[in-house]
Amino acid sequence: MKSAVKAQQAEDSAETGAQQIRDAIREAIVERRLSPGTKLSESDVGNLFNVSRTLARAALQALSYEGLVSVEKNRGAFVAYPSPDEARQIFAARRLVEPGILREAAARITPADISQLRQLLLEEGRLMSERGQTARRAEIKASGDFHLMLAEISGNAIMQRFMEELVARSSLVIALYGQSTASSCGHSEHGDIIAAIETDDLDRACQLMLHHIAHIEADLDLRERKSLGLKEAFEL
Amino acid sequence: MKSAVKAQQAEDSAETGAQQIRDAIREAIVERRLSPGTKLSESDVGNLFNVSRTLARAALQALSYEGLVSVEKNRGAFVAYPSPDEARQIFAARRLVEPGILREAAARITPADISQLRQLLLEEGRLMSERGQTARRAEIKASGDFHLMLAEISGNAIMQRFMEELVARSSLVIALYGQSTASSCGHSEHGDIIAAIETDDLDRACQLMLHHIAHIEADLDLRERKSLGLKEAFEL
DNA sequence: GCGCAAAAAATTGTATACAATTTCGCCGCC
DNA sequence: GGCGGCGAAATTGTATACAATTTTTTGCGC
Repeated sequence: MKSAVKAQQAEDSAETGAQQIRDAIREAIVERRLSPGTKLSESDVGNLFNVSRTLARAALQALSYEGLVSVEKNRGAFVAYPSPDEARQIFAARRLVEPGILREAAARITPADISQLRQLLLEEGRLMSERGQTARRAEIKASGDFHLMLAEISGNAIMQRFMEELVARSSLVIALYGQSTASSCGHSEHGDIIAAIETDDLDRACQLMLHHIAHIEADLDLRERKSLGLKEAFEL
Repeated sequence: MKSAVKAQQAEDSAETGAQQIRDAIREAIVERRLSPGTKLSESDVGNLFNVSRTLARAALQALSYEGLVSVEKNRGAFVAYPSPDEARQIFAARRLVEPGILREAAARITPADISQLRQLLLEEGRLMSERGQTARRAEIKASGDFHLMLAEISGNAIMQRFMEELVARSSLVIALYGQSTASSCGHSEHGDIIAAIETDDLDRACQLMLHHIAHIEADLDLRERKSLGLKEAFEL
């Protein structure tokens, strides 16, 4: 597979301790092992990974640039807790960029790429039929990976990195506001998108992608929670 | 003006030393006071701002996340030196997102926003008629600001921040590969885009924006430099 | 003068120490 | 029982120290 960041991956073999800690925390967030709002103290992180606060701090700062962690001056770092408005913006951003990424990917896609996407779909389907929290988490990851793989195929490292951020932040939003217990990514919708790409019907593929994103968003309950709580309190 | 990051700006009044240093360095890069490839040692940066290496390091790390600085393990930090391929990707990313941002901005734009955009155009025009390096730099900044203001009007903080990164990185690319001495942003093109937005002809506005971005990119000389150098050497 | 090896200097990576700020726990009062 | 004040503990912000790595300088031989 062609990859715009293949060169960077060679570089990443020289990655620092802070980057490894960042990656581990990101994974824990995306896989819902760390909940939105969780306090991440530098000491705790440092102790957990057997490093000093220096590396913990660097890792948390890096995650704050990605929007996964919120660092508040003098108060510490927390797993980000996106507001409903922020959630809307994340999905608006996805609607804005994903069709374009899809078009770029479709222009460059190879049969091997298609195979890999299909393989990912199989894996997704397999995880859906499994029970347990671990399978749920892996399923969430696999479904996000579909979008990330398209971004990778597009060959634009900048868009790929942006997409990585959007997907990670989406998973936070879904963890917070999702109403269904599934991954919220319609498994069959991924298949339909691939099929449309294969038949070179890009308008249809983009339409399906937008529908897919809307579907994910529709599953979220983004009503203002505080207002709702008060309203319900007085109606009882 | 409505701004998606107005709340964050209140927060930024509590910004740390590292963030102020990051901002100062970013400005120096964007305004071409720091050239692509310049080494930025932690000690030098710390001495320059009268802080220890800790804050310098944090600032440089932040800038590396934005793509303006390249941090190489054990070797130090350098003002980024985008390759021709990277340059192409930056402009491809702009072509992908800017029409969408423009449409979102157009949907929300107020007469006050239009006034402000026009004011920016006036300023751009004024700077164009001035001589000197300082005016050149300010002109470059003002022309990038047009794009940033549209992103701000769009009301999506995530897209706004991404656009900030793209504009900053574009200015590095233009500094490196630009052939004309002007800002490369066609001043009259900004005006045409505003006019199209005002008449609600968004298809035309988007077309103009794409043309505008293409115009900027066309002014770049992205041929591989080394090959060209050797070729010329043997032809002499 | 050039190339190589070794030493010295500079710089980066990380831990630790100290200063500043926030949070927590306890106590007294209403 | 709740609130406020105060002191202690915890945590964050930043400088400094030490270890590791890279770069530069020096000395020597050809």
